[in-house]
Amino acid sequence: MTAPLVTILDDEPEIRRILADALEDAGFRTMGFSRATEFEAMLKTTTPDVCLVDLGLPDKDGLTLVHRLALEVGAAVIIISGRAQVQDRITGLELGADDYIIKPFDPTEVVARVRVRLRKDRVTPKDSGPANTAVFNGWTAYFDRYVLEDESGGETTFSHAESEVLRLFLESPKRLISRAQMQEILGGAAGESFDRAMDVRISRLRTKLREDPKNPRLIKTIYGAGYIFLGDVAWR
Amino acid sequence: MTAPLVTILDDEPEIRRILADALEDAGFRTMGFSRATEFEAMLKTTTPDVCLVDLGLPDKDGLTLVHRLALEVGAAVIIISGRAQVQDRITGLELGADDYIIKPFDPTEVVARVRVRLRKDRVTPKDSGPANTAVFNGWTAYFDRYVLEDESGGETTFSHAESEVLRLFLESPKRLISRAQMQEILGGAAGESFDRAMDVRISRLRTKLREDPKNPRLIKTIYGAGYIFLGDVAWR
DNA sequence: CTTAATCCTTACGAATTGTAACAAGGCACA
DNA sequence: TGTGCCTTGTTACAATTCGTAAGGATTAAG
Repeated sequence: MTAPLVTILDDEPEIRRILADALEDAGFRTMGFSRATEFEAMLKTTTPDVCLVDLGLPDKDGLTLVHRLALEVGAAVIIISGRAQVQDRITGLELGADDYIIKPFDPTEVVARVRVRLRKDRVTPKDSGPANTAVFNGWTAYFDRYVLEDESGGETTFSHAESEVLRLFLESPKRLISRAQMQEILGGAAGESFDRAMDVRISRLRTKLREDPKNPRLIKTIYGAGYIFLGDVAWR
Repeated sequence: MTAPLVTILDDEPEIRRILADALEDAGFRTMGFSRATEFEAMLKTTTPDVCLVDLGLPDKDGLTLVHRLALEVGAAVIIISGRAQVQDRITGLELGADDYIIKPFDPTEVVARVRVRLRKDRVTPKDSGPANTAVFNGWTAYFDRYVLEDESGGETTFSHAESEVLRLFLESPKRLISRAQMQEILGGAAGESFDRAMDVRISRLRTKLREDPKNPRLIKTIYGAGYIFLGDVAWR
């Protein structure tokens, strides 16, 4: 994999040099530009990973450029500016910048902030294996241990059959799941009085989640349609 | 969908207050903590979206906590610290923080930077679909939960059939809805004594809305034409 | 005022779903 | 191998949802 590309857009050559040196020492590829037009020409053929943008450009309004970058190009944008007013920073950030660094800056810090932007983009894909723990509404489900923990730390175990249903729910919360979908995913052809097993699984799961039968809050039945799992789920 | 949750971990109550005020004005939910241990207890049951962390804590090393947060919990971390040395900032960022703000800070800028973190993270999830909650004349209808709440917070559930009718009304209030339209949208060919089902649905809905049969205020019958739903609706 | 059309409401029943109880199978352990 | 515990499906019956039918109430027309 090639090194990430960082572009530097600033009209002062001295600043470009300082930044380029620091970034290249850190292992990045860099490209420098003194004018917005040159920079935009490059965008047609290349996609940078992080863009450092100075706002005080001679030929174009920097903020419009930032807006375009954030919206159309997928790149992370870091503004480096001499304008230190709070209001400048806020509008910069609101227009799509991911960070705002004030001149004079320390090159090492810029490098660190560039790294952060690259890191965040890479975190999203689930690199660290499949998530096995889900947290929702005070409960924690550890699928690798078949353990369900309530908010005060009390533990119960759940069976494999129960885990299948629970996982299905936790993987698509707040969406209707039809009976057919369940049968399909959880195995077993739909039909006969065979699908009553589904009901029983859900019933048992509800008891473990201490649902009020009259007023279930997490697993809701939609008569004639299926089930909905409400609850704010976060996988870990 | 609920507002994003921002946690504030700082031992100075004054700072917690300032941040909480600014963030809540901006529409976020907040939770404040003065000690790392309390904070970690919360993590077992809840998953915040953004965590503001002060490094100078009495009971625990802040940096280790930041590391844990970034790695294990998926939350974005913003360090707010009085230590302004470049080296401090760099290690903070390298350990997993997404931003580093130096005290004294401007609350508005903090809010802006929190927003940036949410923007970047929230691109992926496919959570909040179409608007699912409607407020009207003291009532709140949560369509994702099939719950109807009165002005004093009392809850009733409504069935799927009822939700179809209610949604139809709420989507075009103060306009005449003919029976034919209803049949069409709610399924079922018009004809026979089949359309009496419609009446019953509406009747049951009226009871749930505590309409006075002699003097209905929300669902009005236009003899020979259809129904009109009066009421000021706001969707969320 | 009378009459017919339209609408509301209650009661009942079919379809769907919930859950307790029982039974079959699996696994650990003596 | 036998015993006991746990898991899981099945069955039976209770509860819920929702359409239909029936009778009463309301409305519009003459």
